[in-house]
Amino acid sequence: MLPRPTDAELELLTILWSRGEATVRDLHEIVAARKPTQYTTILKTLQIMAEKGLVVRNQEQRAHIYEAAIPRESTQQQLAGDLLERAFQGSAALLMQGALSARRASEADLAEIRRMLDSYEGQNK
Amino acid sequence: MLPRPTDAELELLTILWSRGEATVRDLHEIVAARKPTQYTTILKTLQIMAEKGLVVRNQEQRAHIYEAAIPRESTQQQLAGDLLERAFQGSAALLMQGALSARRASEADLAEIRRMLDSYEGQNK
DNA sequence: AGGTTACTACGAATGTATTCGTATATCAAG
DNA sequence: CTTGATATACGAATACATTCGTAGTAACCT
Repeated sequence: MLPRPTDAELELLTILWSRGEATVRDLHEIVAARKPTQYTTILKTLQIMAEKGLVVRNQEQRAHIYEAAIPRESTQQQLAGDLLERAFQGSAALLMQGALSARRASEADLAEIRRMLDSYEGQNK
Repeated sequence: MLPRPTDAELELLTILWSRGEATVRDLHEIVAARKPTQYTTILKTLQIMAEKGLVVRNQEQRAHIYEAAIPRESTQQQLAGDLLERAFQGSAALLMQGALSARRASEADLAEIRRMLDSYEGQNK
């Protein structure tokens, strides 16, 4: 299994998941808009991520093109599952409680969660 | 705000939350039962945690007594909130989906989550 | 008292994440 | 062909987490 992505890695993966492919420059522009960051920092991080297998890169062009190597959902599963075990004794209910107390959820969010529970339950009956 | 506890720190905090106070020896016995770990590793980690304010220690006895400095719930809130933002675009529904796909939830768990949603919704109506 | 055991303190090694500077290569424009 | 802009590669500094060994000290036992 791949290692848990670090904070910096997750930030880049998030951009790649929403954008699809991107060059170092693309990513740097987005990240630098949020916080001061050197171009080569992004480059180096991507190179490390490529070594780890977190991204794949296409070197055909001079400006290499990067893409997430793993789908967003499986990383989310990994991170949620990991936190579930490490901090919530495996209880999804406690995790939910932590999330809801950290950030107010809208009515729409809550309805969405209920729908998800319904379909999850339906699946395994 | 306190820094996010690291993996090793969270492991010790979890024991402290469930046990209340504990000495280094107590903690070492519990941790060493799971994985080979030197006594001084636990000691050092606790000293660092005390510096950070994650635990408080009572030095009256020769064997210092440690206690979590922060309640379990607020740490859970911090961790869940942090992950929510970094990996789930703030969507509690997506986080729930990640958790449920990572680890099968029992009927009881699901019912518990529903109860929690009910009471959460009730509160803010 | 002397020896063994059980503490804490602390330096240091190791590993990894993160950041950035410099070197080098490629391309395009004049 | 030279210059400037734009790439990647890579070493290295910094920071932090984690682990452990060694030293010193207090308590206990005979």
